[in-house]
Amino acid sequence: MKIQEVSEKYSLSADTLRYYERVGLIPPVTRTMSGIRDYSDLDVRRVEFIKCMRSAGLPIEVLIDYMELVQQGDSTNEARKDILKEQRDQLIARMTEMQKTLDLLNHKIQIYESKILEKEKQIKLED
Amino acid sequence: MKIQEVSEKYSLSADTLRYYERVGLIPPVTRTMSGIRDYSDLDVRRVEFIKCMRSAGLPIEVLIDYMELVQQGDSTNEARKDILKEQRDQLIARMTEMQKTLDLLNHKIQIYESKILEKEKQIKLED
DNA sequence: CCTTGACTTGGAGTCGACTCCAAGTGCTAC
DNA sequence: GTAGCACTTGGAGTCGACTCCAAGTCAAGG
Repeated sequence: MKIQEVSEKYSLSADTLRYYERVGLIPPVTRTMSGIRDYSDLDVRRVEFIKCMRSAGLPIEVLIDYMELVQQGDSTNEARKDILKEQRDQLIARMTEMQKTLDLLNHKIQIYESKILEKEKQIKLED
Repeated sequence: MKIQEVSEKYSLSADTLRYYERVGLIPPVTRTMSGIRDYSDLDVRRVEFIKCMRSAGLPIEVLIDYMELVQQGDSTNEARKDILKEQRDQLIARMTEMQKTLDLLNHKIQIYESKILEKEKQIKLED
C-alpha cells in the first residue's frame, strides 16, 4: 500500500504519515527497491492504532515511548500496561469533564429555545 | 476579587486570565480606581463558564464570537443557540471517538494483564 | 527520449493557546 | 520614605502537532 492510499484510507495527510515515522510513532515502514514506502499489513495496523489514540488526544510523546517498548519485545509488557492504564485514567478524566460541559451546553440550549419560543408568542400577540 | 484569587480559585494562571480578557473571551473586567482588576460576581461567573468550555476543548475563536453576541443583547439569542448547538454536536462526536479509544485501551490492558499472569504461572512452574 | 506525476529528503513555517519578560506603577509595612 | 510585592502593559517566546517547501529521484506513457 502506497502512502497516498494509506493517507486516503485514514484521512491523514501523507506529510503526517511521514512525520509520524520520522519522530518514531511508527517504526520504519517497508520500502520498495527504489525506496518508496510500501505499507505492509502490520504497518497499516500500526497507523490505525496511532490514529485511534491520537483522535482521543493521547500525546505523541507518550505514544512514542509506548511504541519504543513494543519494539523491545515481551519483556516490556508490564511497562506498556502501566502506560496504557495511566492514559486510560486520564482519558476517563477528560471525558468526565466533557460530560459536565455537555450538560451545561444542553441546559443553555434549552434556555435559549424557551426564550426564542416566548419571543415568538409575543410577536403573535402583537399581530 | 483580585486576579490572584481568581487564578487560584479556577487554577488558571493570572497570565491566562489577562490573555482571555485581551482577546475578548471575557469582557473588560471591573477595575479599582488605580486600574487593578477587581473581578465582580459576573466577571467570575464568566471565567467559570469559559473555563468549563475550554476544558472540553471548545476553540477560543468560537467562544470569542459567542461572547461578542452575548454583549450585543437579546437580539442575538438565535445565533448564540446555533453556535452552542454546533459545539455540542462536535463535542458529542469527540466523546464518541474517545469512547472507542477507551474501549480499545481497556481491551489492550486486559490482554497485557493476562499475558503477565501467564508469565507468572510459567515462572512458578520453573521454580 | 522526454514529460508527467507521485514519491523522496531535510528543514522551515504555521497555528492555537498560552506563557514569559521587561519596564513601570502604586499600596503597605516597617 | 523606601523596600517589597502584586499589579499593570505591550510584545516576544514556547510548545505540541502538524504542514509546507525546495530540490531531487524514479517509473511509466506518449
